[in-house]
Amino acid sequence: MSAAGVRARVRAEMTEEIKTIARRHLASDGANLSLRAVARDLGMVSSAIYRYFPSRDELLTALIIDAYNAVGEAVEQASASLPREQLEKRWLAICHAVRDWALERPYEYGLIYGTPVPGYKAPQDTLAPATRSTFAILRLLADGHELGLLVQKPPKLPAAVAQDLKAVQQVAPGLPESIVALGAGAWTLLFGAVSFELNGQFDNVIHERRAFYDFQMRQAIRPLLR
Amino acid sequence: MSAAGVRARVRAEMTEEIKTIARRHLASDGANLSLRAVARDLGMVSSAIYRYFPSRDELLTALIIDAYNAVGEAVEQASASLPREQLEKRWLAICHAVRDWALERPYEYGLIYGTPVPGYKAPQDTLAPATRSTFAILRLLADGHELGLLVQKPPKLPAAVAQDLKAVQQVAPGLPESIVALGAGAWTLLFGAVSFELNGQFDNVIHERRAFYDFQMRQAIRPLLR
DNA sequence: TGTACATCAGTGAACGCGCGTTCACTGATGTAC
DNA sequence: TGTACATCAGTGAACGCGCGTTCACTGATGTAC
Repeated sequence: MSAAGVRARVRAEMTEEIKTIARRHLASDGANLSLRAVARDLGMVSSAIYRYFPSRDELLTALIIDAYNAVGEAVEQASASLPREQLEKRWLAICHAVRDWALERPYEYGLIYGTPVPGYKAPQDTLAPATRSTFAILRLLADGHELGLLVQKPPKLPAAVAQDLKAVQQVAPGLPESIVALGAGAWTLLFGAVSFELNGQFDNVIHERRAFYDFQMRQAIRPLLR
Repeated sequence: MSAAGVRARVRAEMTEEIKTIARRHLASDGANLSLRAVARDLGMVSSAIYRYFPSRDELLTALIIDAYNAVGEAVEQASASLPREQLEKRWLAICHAVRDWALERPYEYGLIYGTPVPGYKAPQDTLAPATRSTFAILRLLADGHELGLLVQKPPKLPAAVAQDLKAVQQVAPGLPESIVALGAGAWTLLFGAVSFELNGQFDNVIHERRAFYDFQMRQAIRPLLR
């Protein structure tokens, strides 16, 4: 490897290390991520971070993108780990992939699915990674539709709702709007349940959280299946 | 009114005013509420706030309690505004009460249903107000059960889930655990959908948000009704 | 009704802290000839 | 292969800022006699 190549690799490693430490700090400070604290943990002076990220917001953006990609990949793998026609199992695998990922890194989850960071405006680069997990669910539905596994008489949609959901067909061609609408409900329930659990809404009430979640997710997909 | 009474009233008004300004600040700063900024807006010196709240955390606690009570009251009123036996309408009234309230004060909603404030530990006093809206929904289900309006064959629950939900019967005596479980799903979907909307998850996709929400909430209650 | 005293809201200065970002710099590493 | 120069990671000091909280104080308002 050329000398320049080494330099580039060291630089990439350092960038990763900064992000790793920053992720660790999210846990205690929430989104009030402090550059100086990160630098301290790295044994560097705070201004050194600026060799790698032009500002605190850019570091946050990098963490957000990584988080979306990580959860997106977990979902994609879960969905692909089972035979295409086993819709319910694939759905449950996706659900648990999200939950497991979120429980391991609750603050990274909060960064992307929690209350928006005050004053932080997500730049364009976050948009594509943000859609990965959602697209994986849409693909699941598209598979189900193609294989004739979905509900035959989905509820009629109000015109306004149908109109909005038509745009989704660009992503999943041929998928009826009413299926997309039901899917959106399941999708909302998935993330709503994970957020509730992380935010402590189940404290002192639900103890068997995995079983509870599993049950809710089974119910969530039911209206979609034949 | 006695002189002391006047002093007490003035004090109460001042306390309210501090909270009002603080609420306004939540909108721009999120949970990083700054006492000094609040004092500035009040035209006071920052230390004066300490006449009314012993610390920043206590002020936050007061705001949280108020928020829980406000949304709880909105839900209770919505539920009581319709004949007892009109379950679906009452449910939808509750759903829209929460959403309307949240849209008007997104940051107060975030304070109670969003990512927990880092470093802030909710004291005991918040627990009771936090349950109000949930109890209102449980009461709705209890009404439905009593009037025989609910689904006759609810799904069987895994034992672990049933065990946890038994505790809920102390609040709603006689309500089967399986109904509570389904209700929890509807409840999760309700807040999940509101949170998604507020957090910008529907941006650029769903435009007719009220109609979309209304549709989702109709679907959410369906598995519970006869 | 008048006076002495107690209560209490609000002031202003200070403490000690942490923050993001800039900037001139040092010194090691890589590049061109 | 050796030398002059360019690149670039990291330093250390500084700027200007905001924060929560404490404390001794002033002065107005209320209470007791």
